[in-house]
Amino acid sequence: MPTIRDVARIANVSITTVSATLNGTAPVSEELRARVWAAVEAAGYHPDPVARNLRRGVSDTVGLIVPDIATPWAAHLAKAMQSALSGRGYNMLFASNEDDPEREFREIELFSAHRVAGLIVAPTSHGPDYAVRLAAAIRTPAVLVDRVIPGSRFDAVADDNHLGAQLVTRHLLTLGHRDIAFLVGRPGISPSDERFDGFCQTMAAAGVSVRDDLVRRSCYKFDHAFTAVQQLMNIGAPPTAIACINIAQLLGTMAGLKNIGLSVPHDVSVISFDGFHPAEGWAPSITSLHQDIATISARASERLMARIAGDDAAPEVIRIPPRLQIRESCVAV
Amino acid sequence: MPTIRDVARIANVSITTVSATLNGTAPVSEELRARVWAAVEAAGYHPDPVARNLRRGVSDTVGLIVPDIATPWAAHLAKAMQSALSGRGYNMLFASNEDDPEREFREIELFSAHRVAGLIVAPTSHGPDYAVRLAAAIRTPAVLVDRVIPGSRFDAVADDNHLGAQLVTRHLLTLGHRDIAFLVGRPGISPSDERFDGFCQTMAAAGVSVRDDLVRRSCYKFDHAFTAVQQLMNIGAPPTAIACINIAQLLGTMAGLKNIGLSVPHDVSVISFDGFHPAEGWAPSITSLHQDIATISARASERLMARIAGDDAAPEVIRIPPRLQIRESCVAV
DNA sequence: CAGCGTTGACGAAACGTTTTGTGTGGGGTT
DNA sequence: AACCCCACACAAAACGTTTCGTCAACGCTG
Repeated sequence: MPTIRDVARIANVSITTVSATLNGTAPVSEELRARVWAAVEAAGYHPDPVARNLRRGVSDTVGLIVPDIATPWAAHLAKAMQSALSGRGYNMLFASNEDDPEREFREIELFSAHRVAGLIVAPTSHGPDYAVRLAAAIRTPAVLVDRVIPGSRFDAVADDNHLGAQLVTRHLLTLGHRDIAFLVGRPGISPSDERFDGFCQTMAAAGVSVRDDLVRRSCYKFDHAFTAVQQLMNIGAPPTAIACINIAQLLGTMAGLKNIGLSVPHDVSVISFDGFHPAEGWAPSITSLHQDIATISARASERLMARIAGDDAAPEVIRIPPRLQIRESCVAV
Repeated sequence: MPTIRDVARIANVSITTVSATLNGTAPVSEELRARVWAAVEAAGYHPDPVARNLRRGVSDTVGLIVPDIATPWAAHLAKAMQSALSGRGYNMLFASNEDDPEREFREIELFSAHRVAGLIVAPTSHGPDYAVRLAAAIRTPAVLVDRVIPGSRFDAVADDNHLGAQLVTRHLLTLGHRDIAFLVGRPGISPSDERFDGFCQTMAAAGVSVRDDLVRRSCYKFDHAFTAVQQLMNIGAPPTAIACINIAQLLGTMAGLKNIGLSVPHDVSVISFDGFHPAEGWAPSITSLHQDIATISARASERLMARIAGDDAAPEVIRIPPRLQIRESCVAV
């Protein structure tokens, strides 16, 4: 591998001049610039990123931390983020925190040691002092995605969950549903809270009361939903529709209903806030919100680049509107 | 951030001694070793990976290149690989080559410039001179996954597609199917070829002839399968079962059948070689092979670590047996 | 006791960049 | 004419490690 020294020797200039030419950090005369570029071509020189990173004190990589890279949501985010970042000359390291704050902090630490230029984090947000600990742990520019932490010093890009909840709830109301089961996630996780709040507000605005016996809280895994729906459908006045806020819930819900021989949408309607679910070829395809991951990635990487470039404006929460995709799983009562 | 210099000052030893203590590269007396460790604790010192990488000429990261990180297969692979590697102190960079060899070569180049310790590649394998180009492009230890390149100088870890094809074919034969449609992928892609070969052999061994009019080649995307199955079901003697070798095909197949009002498995059975598909809660759940991604990752990372450590044994092709998971989508004729 | 390998420690060089500080000449302003 | 400033180029320092070469002290062998 040729080094900058080789280029300097070929062009018969100093190392400094080569560096200045390549980075445009100092004026270089037209003649020398041409000589340098010719020498770069001749030598087939590419700057060594490792050496550059050491000297600059910051690397050309960005860290992405999500709860679980194997979920469709995270995989799509990773892909979109990757292409947004590689266009700007950045690489991407990633890690799954498995919804464990301690792991998350370790990963932030690890990435920081590697001098990442910035971080994209879908924060676990568990526990009371989480926000402060996170703010302390992150010493690089960072942007939060999906989950919003109130009062955080970081930019955040997330779904417009309030709008999403309106779309979902109105759709169900229009179809005549009044007895709607809602599977709420872990308390304190912003998408879950926001979606449930939006649901309640939209119901209230329509003059329909939310049946508290149809709300299941802290129900965010497959198994939770699997058992919850079977209980729900066995009470005196079962729901006519079930709303799921994430994909695990949705899968659990469908499996649970199937397990007691109920069919969707014939026996009960199902709607999902999470757009990633089995495709249209199956029965039934699921009416759900489509989350605009491409836009989320674009805005998040854009904010991160700005922060890396030194932008010190007040932190911003950017909301990306979801779209309701009406499929087969919801019918009129 | 404390540097090794600070530690040396605190312990009142030389930098060399600190480095030797930490890396165990040279004998250090018991007394100094203790002083050094105490100083490391006191300073809260962590070696700077960037500086280390520069000096060592190799970084502590491994690159993963897959066709598309957003597919469930790749996402699961990434996750499993990630945890296998982080346990050994390696980070992971990844990239999607979008099935474009030129992109793949660029990504290999990019990772090499970053001095990755090794590469895990699911090669695109397009074109006649691909194998030679790949061998020339990769200058670090590398392990291929999923796809095998004959005569390659790299280790490869892949499904035992021959066994998989046997399991699938025998299952269909046992159920009485004789007119089996087979959606073959791009020619030259080893999993596709191997699965189809295995199918033909198993059919031949059972004395059943493969109906050539039910074989669709170069059919590897959603749209291909979507139109192909609709044609297949409209010929004089339509198939009683359809075998799909990847997830895109499966989704296209299901959507195509639904589009012409056919139901699975009532009108036709469907079986998949790709274990990642919509979950059990939908109708119908799909009888498919389960690919043991955890084992693939474990073996691949193990081979890569060995190669990085200097193992220069002859390249090895490791086959991981899949399991047939019988669900609802295949019934007796 | 001379010779010699082994152990333990260290100063300095090296990795390949970027940046700092220094110097030189030329053009414009007092 | 003295002054200053700017454009341009360079040598050397720096980034934080690992490793090379040197050396002193020690114990062993013949």
